Amino acid sequence: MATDLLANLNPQQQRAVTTVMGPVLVLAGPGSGKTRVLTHRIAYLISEAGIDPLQILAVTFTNKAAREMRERLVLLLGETIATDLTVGTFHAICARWLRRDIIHLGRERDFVIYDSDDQERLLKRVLRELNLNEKQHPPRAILGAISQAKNELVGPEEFARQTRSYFDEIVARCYARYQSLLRESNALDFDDLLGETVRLFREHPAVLAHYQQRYRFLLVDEYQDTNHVQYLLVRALAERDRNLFVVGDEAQSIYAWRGADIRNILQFERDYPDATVIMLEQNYRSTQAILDAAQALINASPQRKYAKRLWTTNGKGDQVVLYEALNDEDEAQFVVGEILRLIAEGAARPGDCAIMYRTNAQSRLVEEALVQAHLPYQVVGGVRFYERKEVKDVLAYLRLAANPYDSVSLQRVINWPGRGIGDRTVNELIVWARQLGVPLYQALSELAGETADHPFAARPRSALLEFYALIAEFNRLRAVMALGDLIDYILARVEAHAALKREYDAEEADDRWRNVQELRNAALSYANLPVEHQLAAFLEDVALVADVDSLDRNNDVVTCITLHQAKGLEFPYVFLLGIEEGLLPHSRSQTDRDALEEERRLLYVGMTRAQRRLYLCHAAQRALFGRVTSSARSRFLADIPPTLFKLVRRRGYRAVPAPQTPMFSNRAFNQTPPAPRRDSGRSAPLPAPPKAAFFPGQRVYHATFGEGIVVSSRLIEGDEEVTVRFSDRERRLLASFARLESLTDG
DNA sequence: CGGGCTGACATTTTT
DNA sequence: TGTCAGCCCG
Repeated sequence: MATDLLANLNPQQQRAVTTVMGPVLVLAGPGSGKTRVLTHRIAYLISEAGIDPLQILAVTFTNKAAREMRERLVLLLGETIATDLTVGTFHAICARWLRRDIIHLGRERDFVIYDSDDQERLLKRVLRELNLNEKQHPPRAILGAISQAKNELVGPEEFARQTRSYFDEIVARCYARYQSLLRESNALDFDDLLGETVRLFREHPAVLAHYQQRYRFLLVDEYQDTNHVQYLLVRALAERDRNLFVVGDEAQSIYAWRGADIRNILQFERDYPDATVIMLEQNYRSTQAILDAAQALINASPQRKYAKRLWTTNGKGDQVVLYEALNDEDEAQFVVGEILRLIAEGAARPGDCAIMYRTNAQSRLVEEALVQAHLPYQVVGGVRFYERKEVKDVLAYLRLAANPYDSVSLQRVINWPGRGIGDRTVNELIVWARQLGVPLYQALSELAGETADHPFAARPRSALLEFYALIAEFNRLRAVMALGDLIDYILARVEAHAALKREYDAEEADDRWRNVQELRNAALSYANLPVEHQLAAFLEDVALVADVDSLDRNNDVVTCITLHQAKGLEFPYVFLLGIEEGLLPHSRSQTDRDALEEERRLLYVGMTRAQRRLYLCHAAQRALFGRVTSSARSRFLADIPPTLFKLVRRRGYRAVPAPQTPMFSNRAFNQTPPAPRRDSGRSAPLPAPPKAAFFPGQRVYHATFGEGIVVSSRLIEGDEEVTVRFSDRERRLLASFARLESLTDG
């Protein structure tokens, strides 16, 4: 057996597989057989080291990775043993544990899980409640800040204590209300799944001890993409036995913008001084020509701790092609023409080719060219199945059946299909529920009682009561009806099909109804569970392990995909598009050194997807938001020696010079705010002002921004938001926070 | 209350 | 260029 498991593994891989005890850090270059190492190690632990599969926990970053790992393990170990292993994403594993133990945190185990769309809806409600404008306070930015706080395990109270800006102050208020609404809704967002688990472990050592005892061998894939909470989680679990095996590659870290903390991998040796560190440098995927170019790119990065020297026995191979296109259309034409040629020569099939780009918007021209050429293709990404509006609407009814306190779902379908409950009535309901201090569903229940003390006119009231009866009915039926029957019943009861036909033209209504039917079909696989568990199991899978739209590699079609999504994949022929300033690096990343380096790694990830031949393309002109703009080739191309390229260009190509002032400079993001200028001595800061202390035209002083003139002022949530024109620009400030001083007499 | 129109606005994405 | 939110009118 041992020979089987270790056969065809190189010495480093063997060492990674057979180092059973203690912390192990594997730095795995692209194409170095990382997944192989993970699966063979698990097999080795069980069949050679005699470890009980129940004691092994393997964490992956995506469901797809988890599924693939499990499939390979079934092949290696057989179905029976593989079933005993715990393989999953951080989120799925935490959700499972919380279902069991969240009661210790004083919460219910039948919580729902809010996805980002749910989060956004909830936050918009918060903004409205706090009388904040969505335009001025973008929900996604606020959610980003909340998510960041949660990743650092900073709760609403602590956050409020640490605010340093107007924006922070706004976030603090939103965060507090957002969190209490989550709780009221018996809901957890994705970040809470991780954060609450860490909290559970911290506050209940006995619970932690239980999981430490249960899982004595931990494996974590894509360790460079873990965030701080995930780091804490892993550290807590591994604390007792220290059998922690992590695999990652700093050079492929491309999710820092989402909270991934590259320090987790860089500091592994500090956290575990006795760690075995193994580098996997032999590449089994690409030609040496491709590796040389990729290496040159990544070696030019100033931020490298574990510099790897990738090598391969695959041979030199074709030179990397650098195509300089006249414009984006020419670029798409070239790529498609090249694919056609490769196919005609018998060198490739459509499925061997992948077209990769930085932004989804770039896929359009490529798709048009592929259609014209009659080449079959698939675009990875776009709106996923369970995120489609019609699917989420039906799901909202199911979630309400499981948990009527889910206020996001309630608000979502309170007027879908239309039943005469307009925005006005919904807002009244929200305000009233808040006055009562109860969830929306309970407010409806109060309304159904004898209370005369409510703000609703007769017609909206009866519409609300009807809706309440509907949800109460679904809630009763949940426990006695099989899932499929329940869905059918709900669809019929709310006349969903008719609603879709009313709202969309025939073709689109058909499409959407088909999606609803597909959801209905998905319920079939839960039919073998006990009736009372079917709904909960279904909702859990939908929230966490839904992956219906995933890439299908069995189709022989060209794959169009973003660079981010391409991680972990490989194709014989890879075309990278738009290697230009503004696109790669993206314009949003050009002001920040770390973001810029992440863009470099993104390109590195793309390049290392190629097995046989790599094409890098950039265009001199590109349509951007409907406007033709010229673009300069990416600065990253200058880091690859020109001798490694085979240059191809269309006649008439003229290079666009790089921008005169580099868009990135060390100084650009290091500006200090203007020093306060004062002409007279100033009095002690004023305490938080009473209502409307500021008025337009008033001269004020701020400690950081100096003197300014009040443009406008309005009251929000017991505070005053003052817009002040300072010397550089207008700023919105909160009176209680900003400590504005009045310089106007009187 | 609901349907249709106009104007601002633009990464990357998993769970 | 395309989407989404807000506004106006029936």
